[in-house]
Amino acid sequence: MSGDIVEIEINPTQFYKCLADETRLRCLMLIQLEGELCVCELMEALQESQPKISRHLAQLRNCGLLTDRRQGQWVFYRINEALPAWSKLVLHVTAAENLEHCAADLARLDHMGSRPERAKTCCA
Amino acid sequence: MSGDIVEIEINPTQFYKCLADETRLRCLMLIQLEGELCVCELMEALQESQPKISRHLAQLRNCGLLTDRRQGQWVFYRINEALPAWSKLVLHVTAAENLEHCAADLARLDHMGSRPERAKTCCA
DNA sequence: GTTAAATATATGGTTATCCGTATATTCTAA
DNA sequence: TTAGAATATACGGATAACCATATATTTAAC
Repeated sequence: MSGDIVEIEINPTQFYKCLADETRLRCLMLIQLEGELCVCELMEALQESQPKISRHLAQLRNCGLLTDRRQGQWVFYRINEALPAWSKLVLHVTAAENLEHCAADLARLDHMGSRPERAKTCCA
Repeated sequence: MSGDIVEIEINPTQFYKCLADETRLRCLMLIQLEGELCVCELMEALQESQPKISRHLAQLRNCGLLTDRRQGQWVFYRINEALPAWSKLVLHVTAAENLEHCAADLARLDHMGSRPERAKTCCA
């Protein structure tokens, strides 16, 4: 696999400001649970408008919580592996221990037709 | 010791809104590290005004993150033991892994003269 | 009871945050 | 090269959050 990842710096207050919004927290929890999601999947799961989802994802990327990867017309977001360990733990625990908080979002995601295909990440 | 504590409910977004302010987060981290602190100690540690500290502590208490205990003229605040396990873990990890973020506050606390005495909590 | 210390709350002003709408960008397919 | 799909950004307007100041409450000491 790849070598060790260098942790980025993140201010705790800025980190928690990112989690302190219902839309952003739902996006983060879904991405944490699913590994990777694109804008249209999050729109469907959260039933929110495209600019709203996109604006919040941009903030999470700019603050270092997410990384994005363009694949064709789609842009996939995932948790930034370079986050400090404590913040990755916070995201993991929050999602794992609050499944009921995103159950409806997950259900809509599962029932969503025509979800974009992801490129295989092997041999990367 | 006492019996099992019944966990309270807490909305993740509301919880993180409580952490998403520099003053509140510094208070929480100090209380997490020290076990219990009163308003005047937090004023000295953070170098902030009395109404500002008091207002933020009231919010943290109203949201269930802190409990208070009056002892004479002082009111001591501590982390609410009835918080769900995931949120207690978040508070613990955040404080333990960001010591440098509150080093100056801790130093002022250590050098503070005439800190109020705490009643023994044994045999409670 | 009066005073002083510690803490809490009320009020109004300022700033930050969030949103909907409109528009721009990027990519694919023809 | 044009059209359409997916995503990003710009721009006001509305709301929420934060603050300083003033005042109220509670307790202890006299």
